[in-house]
Amino acid sequence: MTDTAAPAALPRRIAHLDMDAFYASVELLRYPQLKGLPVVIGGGRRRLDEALAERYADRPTSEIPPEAFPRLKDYAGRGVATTATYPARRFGVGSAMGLMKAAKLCPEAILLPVDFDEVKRFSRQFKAIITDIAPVMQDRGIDEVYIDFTEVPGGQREGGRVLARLIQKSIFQATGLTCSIGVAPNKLLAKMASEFNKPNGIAIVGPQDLEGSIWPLAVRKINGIGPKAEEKLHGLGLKTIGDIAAQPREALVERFGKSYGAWLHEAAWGRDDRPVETSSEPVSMSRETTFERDLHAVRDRAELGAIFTWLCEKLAADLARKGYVGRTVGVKLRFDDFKIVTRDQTLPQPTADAAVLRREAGLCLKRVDLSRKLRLLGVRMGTLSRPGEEENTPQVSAKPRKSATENAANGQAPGLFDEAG
DNA sequence: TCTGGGGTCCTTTTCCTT
DNA sequence: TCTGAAGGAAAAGGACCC
Repeated sequence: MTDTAAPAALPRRIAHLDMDAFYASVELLRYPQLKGLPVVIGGGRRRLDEALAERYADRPTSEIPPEAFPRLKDYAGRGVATTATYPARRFGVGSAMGLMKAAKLCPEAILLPVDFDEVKRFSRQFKAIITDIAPVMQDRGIDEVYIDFTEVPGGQREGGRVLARLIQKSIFQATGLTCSIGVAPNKLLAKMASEFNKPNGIAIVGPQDLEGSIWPLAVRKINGIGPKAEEKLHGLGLKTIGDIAAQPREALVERFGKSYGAWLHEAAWGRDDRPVETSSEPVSMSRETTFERDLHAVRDRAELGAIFTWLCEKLAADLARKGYVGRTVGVKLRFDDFKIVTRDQTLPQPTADAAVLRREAGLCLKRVDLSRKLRLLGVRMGTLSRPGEEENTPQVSAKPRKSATENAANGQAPGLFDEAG
């Protein structure tokens, strides 16, 4: 994709907006009395402890005394922290940290469950405010968007700062939430820029800032360099983005492959011409769950069967609610050693039916060696289309490559995982 | 101290057909 | 009938992101 032929030679102004500590901030709107205290968000989706809600049903949530809230030290389970407030971060608690570990670091921290519906409500609200002002917006998850400022009235003033300020102010007035915005010639740089002045900050980055502001940053700051690539880069002595930029493209291609190597080179030089995509169709939908304890396919058969059916029903309901059918059914398993295995199978006809899903996913499952205990089970549907509108992949003779029964060479009893009966 | 859930995209492997 | 190459699609795995 290249630039749409813009009539004028307006410089491209792309913004990246990131809500500040989104999940925690949403919770603090409801429980302002917790401001300044260490709070960790995570550990399941249920609403706040029923006991607590019941005990204080007679007063507004903002008047529940902080002492009454559940503490991290009392939590037993396998969750991770979605996010932590700054007071909690001072104890070393961070997002994606196991709650058991977090409890060791800060046992007295308040633990709040994620109220996902509430967070989604705020997500829709702030995005609606943005598109009212600047219609070319790309969803980047629950708390992030890209916005194309280029053609928006005022979008060029002060390099985009004026418009960024307007958006920040509008969101804050409507929701009480703050965000950080980076404006740059492309998405790659805008994303990095939005981190420069967190929280509630604005940063404008231009081509002239590459050497001074971007190259000194750690390689990991590039969106697309994760832990694996970072490790490999470090192994080559490349610590900063500037270190990568100093490498000849061919050297990177040789080490990282044609595609990723070339991309690394472009990214380090701040080059990125991806457009801001205002719409997208989902590719797959899935449901998965981690068990409270590891389960064995034979010894915990009934329990697993019930969970499996539940996942299929949830997924079928998700598909129906969003108006999709799919042709590729898949399962995902995580064993107690954390190894992940997936199996999938493409059907001749798309479906969103829970029973069909359950049956086909069951066949996928039979192709897996289930001697180890399981930690997680998931069900997925891919190759999505709208019912009635066939997806446009060529309809080759949709013959299964190998029937599941042929493949069920693990000596599994048929009906393994089936619910009792 | 063990490590969630929901996605996307890419690469490699496997299978099938010609 | 067997063998091998080539190419495409599906399956599997993995990295990455929020």
